Amino acid sequence: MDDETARDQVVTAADRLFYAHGVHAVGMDAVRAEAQVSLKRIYSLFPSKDDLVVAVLHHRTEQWATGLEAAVRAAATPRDRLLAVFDFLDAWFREDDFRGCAFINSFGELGATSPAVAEAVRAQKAAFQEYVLGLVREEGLPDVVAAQLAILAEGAQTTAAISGDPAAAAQAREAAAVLVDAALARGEHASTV
Amino acid sequence: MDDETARDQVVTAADRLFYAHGVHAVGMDAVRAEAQVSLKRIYSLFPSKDDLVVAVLHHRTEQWATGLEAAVRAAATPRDRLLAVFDFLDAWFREDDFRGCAFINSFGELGATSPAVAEAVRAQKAAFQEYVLGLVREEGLPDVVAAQLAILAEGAQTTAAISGDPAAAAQAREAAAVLVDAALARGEHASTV
DNA sequence: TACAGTAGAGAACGATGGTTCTCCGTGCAA
DNA sequence: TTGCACGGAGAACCATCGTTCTCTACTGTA
Repeated sequence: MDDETARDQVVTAADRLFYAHGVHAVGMDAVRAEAQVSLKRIYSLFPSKDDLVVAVLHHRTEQWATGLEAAVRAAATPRDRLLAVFDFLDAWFREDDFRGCAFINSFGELGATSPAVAEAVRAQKAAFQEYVLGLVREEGLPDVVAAQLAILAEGAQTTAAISGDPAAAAQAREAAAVLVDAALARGEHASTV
Repeated sequence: MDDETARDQVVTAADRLFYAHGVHAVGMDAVRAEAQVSLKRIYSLFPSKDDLVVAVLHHRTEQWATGLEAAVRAAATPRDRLLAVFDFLDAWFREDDFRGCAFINSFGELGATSPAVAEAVRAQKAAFQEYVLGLVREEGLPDVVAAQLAILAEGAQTTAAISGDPAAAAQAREAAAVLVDAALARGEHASTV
């Protein structure tokens, strides 16, 4: 097995375990067992557990971006593309192993003690906001709407995680629709005056 | 020192330490040092660290409710009372030691391993939603608005915590105002038709 | 003064976990 | 075949931490 596939197996296994049980609750030996890669090899690929956590977060960042972009691309109009973000959340919340946002969870667990983890989480959230901002601008809406939609998305994630009820996605979607339409109405009003 | 004040000192000290550094990062010995209460005493008051964590969360729940209710009471109109929730968040986010919502952080850290902690967090969030629901009904708005406002509040908390920027409160407040006004307009429209 | 009971300081204990090390088997080169 | 570099399995090491225990000091009482 070459380094690349070993690395992949370790990251995938660690992701699964960390997400399901939390980082502290999972020992490196459990990662070794799940990944079927020796501890020696793991430590040759990742200098420390902290580095592995960061690698897992980067991996999740890519996965998330890929899935989100696919969901958005499937929508027809700019307005639907904005709301597709929340449909994407809805589908995610309904998955059996949904346990909230891995980034928010990791931040709560390690943000105070690991600057590298805190930075990885910050980067992911910033990237998401940037992505939403792009969608908002396509719609010709003011930038502030992007921040509002991002806040709705974050709130839906924590609410769904803690309450265990996926309904938060639909509620956030409805709120997003109201915000978007209100901004559209204001824009049209402004342009017609 | 009687049991009650000892208990208070321990909970207050543990709250400060857990919030600042996370639960795992703080040993019971650090709690003992900060609270100036012997380990023996601590363990006679709380059977385990987990029980202490739950006690801290309950303490925070009361503190939060008290502060929020005071902020809401200071507002004049029902609409202002709804928005006062976000002004309360704004003031909180600007505090020097703000490190996000302790409940969300604790859930991320321990929710997967400690049912008692998960339940305490769930209870706090449910109580908050219930409180917002009361304010929304005072305004004569449909219940769904309460869920939307609660999601905005949660999103503002995680966004402010991760980005480190208190602006999320003002952005959420603006979104809340739009949602409330839209609901009011729909209501008036419905009653005038 | 002698004593019983309590509480505190801090050592001790047992478990766990991150990280490193040792030992062994394997495959490859000459 | 011999020697060697490599990788794996898992023990070992060291630190930390939750929890308990021991020993000592002190308080109030007869």
